[in-house]
Amino acid sequence: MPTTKLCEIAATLRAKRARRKEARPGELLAAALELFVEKGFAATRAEEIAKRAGVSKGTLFLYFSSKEELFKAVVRENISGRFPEWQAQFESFEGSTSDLLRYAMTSWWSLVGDTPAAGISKLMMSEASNFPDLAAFYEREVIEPGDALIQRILERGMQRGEFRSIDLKYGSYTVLAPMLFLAMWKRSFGSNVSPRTQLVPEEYLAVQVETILYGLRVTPKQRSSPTSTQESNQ
Amino acid sequence: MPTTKLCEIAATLRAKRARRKEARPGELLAAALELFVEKGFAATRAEEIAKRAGVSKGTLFLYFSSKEELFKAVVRENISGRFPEWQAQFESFEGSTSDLLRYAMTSWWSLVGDTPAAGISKLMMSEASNFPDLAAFYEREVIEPGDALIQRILERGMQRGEFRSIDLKYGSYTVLAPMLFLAMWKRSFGSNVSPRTQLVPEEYLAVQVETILYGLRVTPKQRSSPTSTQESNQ
Amino acid sequence: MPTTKLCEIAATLRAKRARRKEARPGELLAAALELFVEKGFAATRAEEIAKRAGVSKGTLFLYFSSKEELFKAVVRENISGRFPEWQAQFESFEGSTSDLLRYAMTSWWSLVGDTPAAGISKLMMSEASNFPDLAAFYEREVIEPGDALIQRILERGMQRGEFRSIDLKYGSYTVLAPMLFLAMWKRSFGSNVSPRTQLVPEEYLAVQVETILYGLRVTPKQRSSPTSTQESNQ
Amino acid sequence: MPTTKLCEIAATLRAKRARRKEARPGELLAAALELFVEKGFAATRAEEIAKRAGVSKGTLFLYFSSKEELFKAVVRENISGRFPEWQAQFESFEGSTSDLLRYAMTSWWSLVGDTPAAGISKLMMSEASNFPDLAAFYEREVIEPGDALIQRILERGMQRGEFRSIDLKYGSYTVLAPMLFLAMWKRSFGSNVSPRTQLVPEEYLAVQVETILYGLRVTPKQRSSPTSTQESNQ
DNA sequence: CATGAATGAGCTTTCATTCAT
DNA sequence: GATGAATGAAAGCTCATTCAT
Repeated sequence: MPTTKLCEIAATLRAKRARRKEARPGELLAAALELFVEKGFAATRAEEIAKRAGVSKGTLFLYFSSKEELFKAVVRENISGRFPEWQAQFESFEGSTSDLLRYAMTSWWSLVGDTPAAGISKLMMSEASNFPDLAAFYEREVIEPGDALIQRILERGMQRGEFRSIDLKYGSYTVLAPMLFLAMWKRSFGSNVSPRTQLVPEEYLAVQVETILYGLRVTPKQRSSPTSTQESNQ
Repeated sequence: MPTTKLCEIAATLRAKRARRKEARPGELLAAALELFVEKGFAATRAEEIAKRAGVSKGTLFLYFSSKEELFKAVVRENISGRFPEWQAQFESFEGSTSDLLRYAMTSWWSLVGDTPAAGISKLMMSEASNFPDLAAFYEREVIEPGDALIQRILERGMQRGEFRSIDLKYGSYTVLAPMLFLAMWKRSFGSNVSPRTQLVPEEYLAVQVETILYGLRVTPKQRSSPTSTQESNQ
Repeated sequence: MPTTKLCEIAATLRAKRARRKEARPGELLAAALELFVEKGFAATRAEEIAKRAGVSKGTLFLYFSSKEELFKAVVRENISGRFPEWQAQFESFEGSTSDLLRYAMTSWWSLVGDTPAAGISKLMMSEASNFPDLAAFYEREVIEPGDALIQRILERGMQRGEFRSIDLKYGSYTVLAPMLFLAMWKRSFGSNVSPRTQLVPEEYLAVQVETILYGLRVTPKQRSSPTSTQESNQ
Repeated sequence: MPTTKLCEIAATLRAKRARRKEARPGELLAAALELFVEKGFAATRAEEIAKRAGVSKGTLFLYFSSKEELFKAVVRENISGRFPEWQAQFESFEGSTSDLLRYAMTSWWSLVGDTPAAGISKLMMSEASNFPDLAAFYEREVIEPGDALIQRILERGMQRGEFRSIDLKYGSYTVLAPMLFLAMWKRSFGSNVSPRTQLVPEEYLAVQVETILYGLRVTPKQRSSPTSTQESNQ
């Protein structure tokens, strides 16, 4: 029947169109992520993002009302959105907390640090002071949840008697600093620097993890400090 | 006669001007340093630099052919080596290496981290990819000497039996990462972030130092790892 | 089967669509009238007109080749002649010409001034210079008949000895100006102005009517002017 | 003496430059006035104003921080700024109030109505609803002072027993409406309309003035209304 | 016929850079 | 040398118009 046929064709076409429409935001987000990471927020022109996504300038603003909104969407897509998943993964972890932390830090590199997503962190460090709105958004959507995630792990270790008791707020940075530093380093000096100064992420992280775990470890007789002046000849 | 008067004033100004002539580039560099560090390269307007240096926009371009050249000059000018001086200081240190490291890290904030000099590091992290030649310069003049300095301290600890044996190259980042991270953090999110997320540098560093020292400490029976899976319930 | 269902729905829609087909231009014109009057030609977006008419942007351009053409159609459509009807009404008026004029002016607000029809006048005043052909059309269809209508009333008053003798052509504007001014005012400053400057149409018109009638009244010894300089000490 | 000469040359140059700098805002305001009146606020491009003033786009924004500010400056220059002068002139008028009003209305045409300044009023009528900020500014700077000016004249007439007692607020529009109507008319249909419908400003105004004065005149036995139904054939 | 995704010219505004003075 | 008025190339964003579906 012709009617049926027309309906089918129309449906197919509509599907194809719909598929394209649904794909646009993703393509734009991907292009934006690349370019923001590559050149920074301010230095990335909207038209360039559009071109890389294979659409025109106007189309970009059809899907994202402004460059700032596009940036926020990039952050949500690549970072904020993943926290629940990570948290669930960590929540259901069965092994020792040392293993959990080791897993968290080493898997972070391949899952996040080595992807453009981590470039966002570098970008924010550079541009936060020029875009207070974005900074506030990033704090709310990334910094605080990320911090909480690490604090949860440290707490677990302390509750299970695996880690010594430390300040949670600043302790979390013991874990975060080496990771974020690596992410920034690779994106700034990573490729323009002599081999001597190159960091091999896996090796770098392995050393940091072990030192951190050493530093968090519970000791037989816990002292306030390992080697203070007074007890220098322990 | 007004003309005479104008001429006299002009002469006075010319004298003053001449006196200042050689000071100009320095004043411009100082102003540029402050502003680049504060707002980033792209967001700093040339006119603002000129105004802060007390000259006109045109004068800036008289001394530096472009904003980029000014930026390069700022970096070159400000990452000079205080390293020899520091190295001497550390070389002659008499106490335990723990104390030396503790001293190095806590004094670093007030002597370097909190000064515009550390702003350069943030600047370089942000802009390195846009200025590859500067990155190389920075590597040679800052990264490598700084690295060496920390490695010297770690080596001292290991030689004196205070620190456990660790990989020197990556171990140095155990010390550097928290410091550089702090320097960047304060300059990006430091002031635009809710009190919850604020970092108090002294407290932050205290926690990092102790954890690092804990992590470096020699233990009675040194094991490859503090809490590996196999021996999780030590 | 879903396909059948879709087809049925589509068929229903098609029927509805067909029924509406000839209504489309009218709905678009009505929506356009409202919006053009409300916001002016340039500030009215084509999509908004389409949305208010319940169709898509594309459909608008199916019926009108451009926004300009739509505007012209709106004007042409809406300045149709209610003049014959009015003229008949005024022709058969039985009372004094003062009453006729009072009736004409006070009823005008509710019957014309406060309706979209008067919005067209505002529109034309604003856009006439950009649409000369429309201006000519408007002159022929509105200005001249309207003028004639008022002149007829004034003539009646003069013929019946109720009004003093005045120039008909310019005298008609004594009546028209306050009305058209009100129509424009309400549509431009009417709603965006402080209460102090607001005009209450009925009160405004009442004052204008009485002053006009006072000004048209026949006086015992008609003088060329009430208080001219030459005869100031009459 | 060469120094003197140099000084003189420098002074001349500086003067020339200064003269140019001081002339710029005036040239821009004149160009803006013309174009705003000609094409409306929204339809006038900033670059076009600059070009007509003989400068580049950038220069416009050197003197006026935005298009809106430029518009406000145009209004201040051409309307608001003149009220004090007008008021003083009217305040010191010595003759009868009829003569004052006659003078005010007839001189208004040549001094304001026939100049581009009056185009501003037409412009505001068209664009007020789209630019609420400008509308508020215009109300404050033009409508209210203008209204006050007319009310002052009416009050003078009433106080001196020349005019009958009328509502001041709405009465002022008896005077304003014919003037503003003329200003708008000339600028919309004025030049695109058949000679039949053309208004000769002087004749138009003469008729309006006399009718208004007639309507305001104190009568021997003041009645509420000149020709009410009851007394239709007086 | 109808849709709405896509386009790109056009607008205001910014700012590094130039150059007459 | 020094100035700052002037420039014009971008950049973000809008919207009338087109056209594949």
